[in-house]
This record gives sequence, C-alpha cells and structure tokens, in this order.
Amino acid sequence: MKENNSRPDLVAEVARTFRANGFHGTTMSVISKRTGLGRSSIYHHFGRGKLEMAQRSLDLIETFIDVMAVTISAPDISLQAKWGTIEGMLRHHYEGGQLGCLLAVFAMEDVPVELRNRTKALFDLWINATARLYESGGVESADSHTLAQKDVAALQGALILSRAQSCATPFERTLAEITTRFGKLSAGIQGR
Amino acid sequence: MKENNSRPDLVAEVARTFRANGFHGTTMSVISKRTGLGRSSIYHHFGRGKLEMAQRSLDLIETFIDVMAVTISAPDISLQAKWGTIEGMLRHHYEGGQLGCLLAVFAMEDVPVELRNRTKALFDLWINATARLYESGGVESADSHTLAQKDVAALQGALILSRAQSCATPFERTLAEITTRFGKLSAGIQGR
DNA sequence: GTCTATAATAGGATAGAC
DNA sequence: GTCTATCCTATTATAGAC
Repeated sequence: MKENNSRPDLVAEVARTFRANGFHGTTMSVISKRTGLGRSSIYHHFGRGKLEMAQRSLDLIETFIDVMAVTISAPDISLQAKWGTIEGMLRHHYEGGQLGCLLAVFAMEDVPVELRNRTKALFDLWINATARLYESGGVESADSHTLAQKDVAALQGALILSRAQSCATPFERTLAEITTRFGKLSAGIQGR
Repeated sequence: MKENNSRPDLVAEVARTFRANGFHGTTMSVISKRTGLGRSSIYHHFGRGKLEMAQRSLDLIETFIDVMAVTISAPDISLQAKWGTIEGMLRHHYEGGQLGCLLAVFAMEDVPVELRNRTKALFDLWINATARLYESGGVESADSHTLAQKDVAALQGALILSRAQSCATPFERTLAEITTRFGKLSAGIQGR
C-alpha cells in the first residue's frame, strides 16, 4: 500500500499494523513507512492521533462481526452453508493464520480504557453471534453460549500458536474442528 | 514489591510487567515505578537493558516448563495426579486467568528476533512435554502431539478471553475440560 | 491532502558520585 | 547497589507553507 491512500485502504493498513506490531509497537513512524504518508499527514486522516487510529481499526472489526451476524440470521440458508461462509471470512481475515486478531492484541496490552471497554464489547458481540448460530442448529440457549465462547477462544489460541510457530496448522485444524461440529449438528437436525 | 529487590523477586516483577503491559508497553519508567528502583538502577541488574529483562523473564518460563516436564516424567505417579499438579501450577502461574502468558505476548508483538525464536522454542517445549503426558496415558505419539497442541492453544485462547472480559470462567472451564479428558484416559487405562 | 519545520515529551542507555 | 546528571534518539503532536 504505497499508492491509493483513500481512507478505507488507509484504515485497513493501520489495522493490519496494530495486528502485526501491537498497540504500543505501532508508532507514527511505522504507520508512515507502511502507508507511504509523511508522519504529519497521518493527522489529517486521524485528527486525534493514535487513539483515533485504534478506534477506526475497531470499527473495521465491528463491521466484520456485523456481517457475520447478518449471515447467521439469514433465513432459508442451511447451518453448514452459514458456517462455510463464516469460515471463509475468518480464513481471509486472518490470512490463513499468519495475522493476529486486533481484539486479542488490545486485550493483552495495556491500552487506554476506551479501547479496553470496546474490545470487551466486541468479543461479546462475536460470541453472541456465534451462539445464535448454534441455536439455529437446535442447541439450547445455555449451551450455545458456552460452545460459542469455546470456539472463539479456540480460534484465538490457534492464532497465537500459528503465529508463534509460523505455521498455519493450528489455525486450520481449529477451523476444521468447528466445521466437523456443525456438520454433526446438521446431521442431527435432519435425523429428527 | 517495593522492598526486597533481591534478584529473583526483581525478575519475577519484570516478567509480570511484560505480561501485563506487553513488550513495547513495558518501559524503563514502568519498571521503575513497579519495582521502586530508579531508572538507572535497573541497569545494574540487567546490564544489556530491556532485551536482557525479556531474556531473564523467558528464563522463568523455561524453568516453569522444565518443572512441568519433570512432573510428567516422574515414575510411580498416576496420570490424574500428574495433571492435578500441573493444573495447580497453571492456575497459580496465570493467577486464575487474570494475568496473560509471556509467550503469547511475545508471539503477538513485533519483538527482537532472539525473543521471537526463543518464544517459538518454548512453545515447542511446552507442547512436547504435554504430548508425553498424553503418551503416558496410552495415546499414540502422532495423536498426542495434536492433543497437546490443542490444549496449549485452548489455554491461550481462554487466557485472552478471561483477560478481555475480566472473568475467570473461560480459563477455569478450559482447565476443567482438560481434567475431564485425563480422567477418561485414566479410566481407559484401568479398564484395559 | 501532503509536505517541511518545529517543539515538547518520553524512552533507552551511560558516567560517575555516593 | 542506588542515586543524580546527562545524552541521544524516538515519539507524539502542532503550525504553517505549498
């Protein structure tokens, strides 16, 4: 990303930088190098500096989760098809397990309280959306939340291992396991 | 930790700071505040500065993993008893899920290559030790590594969620699930 | 919308007194 | 073993030219 610094691309590159370098590891110099913008020019796009850069990055994650939620609540689509769509979205977003999760980065570091609160809220949004996917597979409300929490946690852990070991296996295996679970759930629905 | 700056306590506090603030979020000022030492005094204990602080922190993790490995290879101790010991060690080390993992922190951030390489090696050490625990429960070598990798990943993901949500549930649930798995394995051994 | 210049602060590290 | 003083660089942010 050296040319075409239109806003959406800019925010996407900033988000990728946070995910690769962490919050405190993302300096204006790093952003400047990765976007091709001068250090000062960054303030034209993010008036309040680093905090706004982080907030706009979280906007991207919120949109991502919203799209997942819309996919999940779509009528006339099978459970397996819904998960297939989401699996593709996740694989694309995490680039096959090589790029970390912004929420995990902000959760692990000592970030300003506004970011911490929003990170927590977005994790809840994601887990609740996933819980509804399990419910559409006939899982009871109490169990669905536990399963969703486990899936999100499994994904986060796999991302850490995949990144630490520079190997997509943990990430791909976790996706495959969730796929298997939804496959069995679908079979259960048809078998009733 | 304001008094008693004997070396072991110092390193432990430094490691806790890395785990709470991340690598780039851990500045000499932060260390100075948390240990009560002046900024310069830190260099008496860690001659090469921040990098050595990180290395000594990883030493602590290496020792922790070594103790797990010794526990696992002890003769005349049941599978369940071994896991019980390790579970207690993990609960203590992660303070009930409220404190992150140093390896995860270094894996997610953009840290110097020496730290990245050692982080990877320590993850391998941990996973291999856990794999041997599964093998002592009769699991085949190929499967044991996969199970171990899943356990470590599950723990890492749970730690992220527990910290993000300030709630020990994901961490405790993950420990409980592993306990259940080893319980079934033990029953399988006795039932043969 | 981007740049140069600038300034104030924070971060990492060293020298030398005590 | 800790401190004060100091240094250089990096970081964040602003002002104003183009």
